[in-house]
Amino acid sequence: MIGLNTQELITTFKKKGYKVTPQRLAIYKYITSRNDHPTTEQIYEALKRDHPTISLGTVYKTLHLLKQLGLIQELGFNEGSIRYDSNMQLHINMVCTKCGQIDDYESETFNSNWKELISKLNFKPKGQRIDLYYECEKCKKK
Amino acid sequence: MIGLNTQELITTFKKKGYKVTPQRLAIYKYITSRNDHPTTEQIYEALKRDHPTISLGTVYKTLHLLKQLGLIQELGFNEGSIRYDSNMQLHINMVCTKCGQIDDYESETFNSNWKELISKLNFKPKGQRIDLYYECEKCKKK
DNA sequence: GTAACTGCAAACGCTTTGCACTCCC
DNA sequence: GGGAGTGCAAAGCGTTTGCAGTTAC
Repeated sequence: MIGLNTQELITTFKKKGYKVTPQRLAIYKYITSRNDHPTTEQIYEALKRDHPTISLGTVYKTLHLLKQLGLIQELGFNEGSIRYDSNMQLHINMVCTKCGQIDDYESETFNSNWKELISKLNFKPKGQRIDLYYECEKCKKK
Repeated sequence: MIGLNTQELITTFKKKGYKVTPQRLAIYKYITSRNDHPTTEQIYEALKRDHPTISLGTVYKTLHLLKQLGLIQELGFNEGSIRYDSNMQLHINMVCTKCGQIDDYESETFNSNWKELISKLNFKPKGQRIDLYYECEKCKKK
C-alpha cells in the first residue's frame, strides 16, 4: 500500500476545505489497495458492492478532485484508456503488451541510477513517467 | 526527420499487400515531419489544405494501419488525448506541464546509460516509454 | 441552516462503423 | 474488372455537465 492512510486523507480534505464523504474515502482506498492502476469503470464496479448507490459521475468527479490534490496520477495509455495510480513516487509501470495488465515495479538500484542519469541532463524535470513493455507471466503461459 | 522516406514507405505498403494512396503517404509524411507528436485532429486539419476532400475517418483508419505496421507509436496522455509518434527508437518525450506541448529529446549519453540500467533488471522489456515533465521555454516566459 | 456533494440523466466529443462510390493495381 | 480504400453520416462509448435532492459540518 502506497499513499495516505485514512486519517491523513481526511486531514488533507479538511485542510483544503473539501468535505469528507464515504464515497471519496472508498475511492481513494480502493486505488491505493491495488498496484495495477484500475480504470474508472473498474473502480466503479468494485465499489458498487459496498456502496450500491454510488454513481459513475461521482467516481469521475472524485478522481478529478484527487488528481487536483496531487494524491493520484492519471495515466493515459494506448487504446485511449485512462488509469489511475496512487503511487506518486518514482517507479516503473510494467505494461503487458498482450493483456494490457499494468503493475508497479520498484527497485532501489533502478531509482538511484535513474536519479543520477537525470542529473546529467541539461534541464531539471519536475517528474517522470516510465513504462516498460513486456509479456506478463500469465500471457507467457498461454 | 525520423522514419521511412516515401520510397521505403511505398515498399512497406506493397510488401504487406496494402494499397498506396495519396492520403496514406501524406499522413505518414506529416507525422514524420514533426517531432511534437500531433493529435488526430491536428493531422486532419493540417492535411485539409493539400487534400481538401480528406475525411477524419480516413485519418483514423490510416493511423490504425500505420500503428499495426509498426511505423508509428500511439501515445495516450492525460486529459485523454492520443498523440502519434513516428520515432520508434529509444527517446524521451518532454512534456510541458503547462501547455501540453511535447517534444522529443535525444541524447546518446542517456541512451547508453539507459540500456545499461535496463540490462540490470531481472527481465527483458520489449520496449519503453519515457516521459519527462517540465515547463517549456514559452511557458516560462509567460 | 446552508453550501457542498451525490446520483441521475441528458448532453457532449472523440472514435468507430457501415455503406455507396471511387481509385489503385 | 475487382477488391481495397475513401468519404460521409450515423452509431457508439466514455466522459462531462446540469440539476434536484441529500448530506457533511
